[in-house]
Amino acid sequence: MARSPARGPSIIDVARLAGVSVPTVSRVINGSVPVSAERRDRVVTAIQELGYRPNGAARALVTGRQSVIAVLASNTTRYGYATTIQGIEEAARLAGFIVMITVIETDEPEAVRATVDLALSHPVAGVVVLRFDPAGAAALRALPAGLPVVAAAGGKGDGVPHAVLDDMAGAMAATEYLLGLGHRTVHHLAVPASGRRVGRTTGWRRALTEAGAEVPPVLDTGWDPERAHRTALQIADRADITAVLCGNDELAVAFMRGLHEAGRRVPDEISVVGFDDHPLGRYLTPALTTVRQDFADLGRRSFALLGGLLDTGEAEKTSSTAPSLVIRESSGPPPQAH
Amino acid sequence: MARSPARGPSIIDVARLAGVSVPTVSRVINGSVPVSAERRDRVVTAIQELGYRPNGAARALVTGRQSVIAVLASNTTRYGYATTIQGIEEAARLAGFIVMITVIETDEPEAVRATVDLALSHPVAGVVVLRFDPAGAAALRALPAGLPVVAAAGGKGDGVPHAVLDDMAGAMAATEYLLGLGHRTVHHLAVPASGRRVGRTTGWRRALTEAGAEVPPVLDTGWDPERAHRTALQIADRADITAVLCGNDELAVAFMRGLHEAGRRVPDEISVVGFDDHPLGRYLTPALTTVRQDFADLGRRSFALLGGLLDTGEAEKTSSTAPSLVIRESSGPPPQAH
DNA sequence: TCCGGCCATGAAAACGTTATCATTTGCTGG
DNA sequence: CCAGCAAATGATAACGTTTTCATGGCCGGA
Repeated sequence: MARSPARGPSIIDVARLAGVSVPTVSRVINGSVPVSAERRDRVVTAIQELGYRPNGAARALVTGRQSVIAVLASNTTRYGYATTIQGIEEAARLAGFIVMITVIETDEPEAVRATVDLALSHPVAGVVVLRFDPAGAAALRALPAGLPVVAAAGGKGDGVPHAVLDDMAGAMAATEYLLGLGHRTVHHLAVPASGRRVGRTTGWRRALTEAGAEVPPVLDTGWDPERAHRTALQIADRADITAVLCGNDELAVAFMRGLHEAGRRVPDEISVVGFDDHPLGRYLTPALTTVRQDFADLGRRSFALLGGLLDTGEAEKTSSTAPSLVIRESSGPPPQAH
Repeated sequence: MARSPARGPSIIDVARLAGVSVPTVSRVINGSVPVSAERRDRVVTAIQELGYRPNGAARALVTGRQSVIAVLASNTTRYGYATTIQGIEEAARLAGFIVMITVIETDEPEAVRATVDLALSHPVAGVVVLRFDPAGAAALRALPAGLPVVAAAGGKGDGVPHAVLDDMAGAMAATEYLLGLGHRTVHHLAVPASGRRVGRTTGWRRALTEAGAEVPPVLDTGWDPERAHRTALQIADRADITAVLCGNDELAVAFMRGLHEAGRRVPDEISVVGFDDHPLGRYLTPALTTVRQDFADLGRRSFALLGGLLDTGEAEKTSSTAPSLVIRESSGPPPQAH
């Protein structure tokens, strides 16, 4: 983990070439204090001639200011994750910060700690952790106290400021919508729990309970679309399953494919609703009914929370936007609706 | 872009608390030189008690070693991009490096330069540029000389080591496959050019030429699936179009949807082939025939190139893996095949 | 018993920058 | 014409590490 010490030109070289003192070069670079036009020109010329670039380490050392923030996530390719990260990066860049990404591959405490240590071996102003899953929760626990930390999609139990996505409300809306269509109950294909509860699963359960509908066991839990596909094949012959709420759109797509292979038609025989509003969902056939979540906004809000923490030492505890149901073609009334 | 100067404990505090000299603390931390067990214990205790964490800036300053690499990309959410980045991150992390992500939102030179400058205002060991598109090419041009740089998916013209994906070969294979099925020619929905040529488009054209088939004009060029969708609606009534090679899978999905809305059946009336092997492609109906590309491997190879550059000062100029055609359901013989 | 050499340790220098403070210069106002 | 002040500049001191380099103690061999 090293770079050979082929150091580039330093501010001293620039000062010498321009025939000025070192602090003057610094002042030209930072524009903090006025410098006579003549000297400034000489300095600028020298900088360009030497291809000089200030050493960020030295600068950070003396100012004590950090301008990189670490993002901890268990995955960077899944739609929700990638979009949240893009939102964080965008907000951070606009504020003059740089984003460092570290993937937490597992929730095994020792491995998590090692990875977190690697990430924190670099000077960071603060940390944003994507708390969508157990690995995110583990990362949160492994972070040392005293570091500014916020969670994207966290909960009150984490003890850090968190920006949330009210996926419980989204799941309730989707479930209520399906019940309203005439389905006796709604089944659920879950996404792994990030703590003791998953908002989506909780919302689904609550909507069923409030409507007095039966709460069937969760069909399966996992991130892998292939499992959703297999699950669909397994439950295809169960006529009592007429509506399924999937933990995310990727799972919904694979689930629908399994149903298709088993000869079950969507939405005529069974309704499928996804979660997240994956950009491809609207182009599927049937187009996917889903719960839209604004992950990019979640990312931006997470960073805003961290920014507040850095500036004022405190941050509003939470901030939230409501997901919205997007009704497309994969959902409809149950087959034997009278 | 600041962090309030609430500095934490320094190595001096640790040394004082442990009753040893500063270098001894350093030696305990780095394990470079043996330290007596008794002192080591005292130091370790003091570190834990104070919650001491070495200042990376000071460390980087004195050693001159950098362990962060910058990744420049125009997007972090598109499948190919996100997966490549994940590959880079994985390889970097295993080698003890951290990756910093900066999004280059445009290919407008001035904006690119400003963003690159922001990224390089932090000490980096090297840079990996995702050169999938014009913005990537612009970033490559904006980078100062003398910095270790490699391109993922670059070309010889960039003047830097590059790991490639032989998408030209992939496009040729796909085109030849469609011609072999009996299609008189193959149409093409392109992805934006990253330089003067796009491998995919070039391969498509070459395969047609070599087979003596007519080379029709490119249907459209862009990243936006919605445009692909509209294009499909526009060309739906053209019976001469029986096979379309799309620049990526996202475009292929939207294109197929447009065909579906226009009443054209895939693959019976028209064949559609994508590019990249998006994980959802196999679950679509019809399942998408596509050209598989290993982006994660591309990312890992890119980092390996950079690692070589950092270690030895030189890197092999290129490295490549061949894409493979994955035949699924969205392609077949043309309708009026005799 | 004495001496050469090794081992653990500490003192001090160095890394490249910004911040603080003192100095010089030039100008204004009485 | 001089006191006084502001503006521009430079000298010097941090910042928190690691890396020499020097020192002192201890051990083994003669």
